[in-house]
Amino acid sequence: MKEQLKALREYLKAQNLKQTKQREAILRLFLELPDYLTVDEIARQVQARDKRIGASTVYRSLKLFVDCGLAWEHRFLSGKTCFEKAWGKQPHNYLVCTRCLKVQEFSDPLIDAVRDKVAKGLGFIPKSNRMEVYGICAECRGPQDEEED
Amino acid sequence: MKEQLKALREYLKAQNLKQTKQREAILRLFLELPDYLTVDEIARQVQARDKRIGASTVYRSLKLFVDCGLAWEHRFLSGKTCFEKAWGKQPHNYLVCTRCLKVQEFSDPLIDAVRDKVAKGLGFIPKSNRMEVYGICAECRGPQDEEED
DNA sequence: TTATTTGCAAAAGTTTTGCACTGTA
DNA sequence: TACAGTGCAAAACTTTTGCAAATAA
Repeated sequence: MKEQLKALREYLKAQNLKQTKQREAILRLFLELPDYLTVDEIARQVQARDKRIGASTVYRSLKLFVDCGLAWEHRFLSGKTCFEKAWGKQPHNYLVCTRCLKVQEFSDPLIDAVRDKVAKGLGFIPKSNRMEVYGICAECRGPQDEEED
Repeated sequence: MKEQLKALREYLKAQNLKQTKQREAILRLFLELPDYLTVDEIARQVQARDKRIGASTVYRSLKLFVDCGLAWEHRFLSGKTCFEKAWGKQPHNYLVCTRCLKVQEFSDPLIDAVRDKVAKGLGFIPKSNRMEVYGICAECRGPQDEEED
């Protein structure tokens, strides 16, 4: 069994919540889908497999996945909430292409160093951090002008 | 005259848009208000000064200010869109307290270095970037446990 | 059995838009 | 005068919620 499914079951048990086939079906599909889909896109996919699962259950389940650390919630350019699989990942750093809206992740150890330095200086206790860089991705930019700025 | 007002007028002229007293009144008030207010908070303040200005004009004007570089739009924890004065500022780095929801800005030259390094490595042309650090601010944390983590 | 979950539809909340009127250039 | 902007209310959207029925423990 997938460890994410196991994690969900453990979380449900610990919180005295119930293990249901909807929650598990939504999780299983969520793990297969690309990241950064919006709730309605995810709901559409869920309902393509099982018409009887309501959209509100998808909303409720995704929020549950966030609570148990299986998903992260984002709001990039579109204004709609979208989700990312979170299992076993720490960095939340994104390059967002303002032309095609594609999101690309990156990580760099310096980021955490900056966070800790700044937080310490201001007496702030950091719990999580994210960085977003907006610009034009390599694909949209095209191969011909790779050296321009 | 404030240079921001001048910038607005230039932008309007360049775009063949019209200079109206509503736009200028909203801008003038926006510049006096604290950052990170939501549209409805800004609209309430505007209407406290002039009941005849409609909320949709406030929405439309704030969007206009974003277009001409006088404001930035954010969506932090609340799900509501809020605005920050942008004139003459470059860094967009925030410490967001998850307890009191206060936002504190910071800047650090290393951030831009990270951005440039990562972007270069991926053929991405960065236009802007932002970093958000979530955690507990010094005030919420209280003076007694300043050394704990 | 009993409390949680679900699905539906209605409600809530934010933001956008249609339209007649107003005001700027 | 011509056309962009405004104010209002309605519409559009996303997300949440109330409730009766279904289901897990």
